[in-house]
Amino acid sequence: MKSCDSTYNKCLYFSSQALARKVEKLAIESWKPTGLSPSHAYLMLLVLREPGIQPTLAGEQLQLTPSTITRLVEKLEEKKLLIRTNEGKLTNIYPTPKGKAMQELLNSCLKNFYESYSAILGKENSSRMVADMNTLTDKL
Amino acid sequence: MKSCDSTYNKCLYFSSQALARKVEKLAIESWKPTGLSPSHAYLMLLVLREPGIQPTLAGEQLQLTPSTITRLVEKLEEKKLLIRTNEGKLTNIYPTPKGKAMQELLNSCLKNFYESYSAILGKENSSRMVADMNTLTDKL
DNA sequence: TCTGTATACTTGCATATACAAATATGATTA
DNA sequence: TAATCATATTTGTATATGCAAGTATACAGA
Repeated sequence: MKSCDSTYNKCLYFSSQALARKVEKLAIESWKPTGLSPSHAYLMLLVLREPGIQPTLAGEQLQLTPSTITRLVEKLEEKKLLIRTNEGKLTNIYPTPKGKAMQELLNSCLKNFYESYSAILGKENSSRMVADMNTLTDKL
Repeated sequence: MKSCDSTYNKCLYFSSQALARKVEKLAIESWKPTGLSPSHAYLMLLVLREPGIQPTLAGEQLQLTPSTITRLVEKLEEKKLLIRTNEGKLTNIYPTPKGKAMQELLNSCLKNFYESYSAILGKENSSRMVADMNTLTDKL
């Protein structure tokens, strides 16, 4: 069903939830080759770009709470893609060799994801929408 | 942190997830007077407007899967706000008297929610964004 | 130095949601 | 009519996520 058939789509709640779910589905497809969910994949990309990054900082980058980061890292540690080190109250997250070896695959999935939605929406359209959504998010 | 500080906010995945989470928070606040989560509240509103609606149809309206509707209805039945009747393979969902008595409160929360975000974003701005997001969702 | 406060992270718990499988019913066709 | 297929719903299970509380560490002031 097109959302324009719904009575509730006039509402920001529905529009944003529905869009997020659709986008998530597309993202899940795009990252399937890595065996990781989108969140896990983005965290991997972040840690590869900033090895040693701390959970709180990673949470800010990814706009997730520290506790969610902990859970994501736990799973990626189980998969031997990341390791945590502790110094005092600080934790650093590093990629393992296995994690590093994944970098290219992750990048190509990111590229595919970007291309699959910008093919549907148009590159201009989609980047404008992304910018607008960020503005909205910041204001709220 | 403003999302414009993040490297990943260029990506539709983050933008849409982050926006949805922010909007959800606002919605949770708005519906607090009812003691219901936003999804439950919207389902109540739908059933009040279309008494006897079937789960699948409700799912289409609310853009949720049938199984999610089942779970939502279960909780609303526990609270004695809805009841289900079964005829053959079909299920109909009706508001109870207690549910009907809630209608005004629900509507006023809906109004408050709408006003709280359109106060922040501007009425034009927000309705344009909602329309754009719906278009995006339909295309994906 | 000790004490109180602030920070960083983790854990326990709760929630919303989906998918896939199970169940029950209905419809169609051989 | 019996068998097959389709539809509507529910249930089992898994996931992502957050909040609040707990824990461990650091820091600052008396």
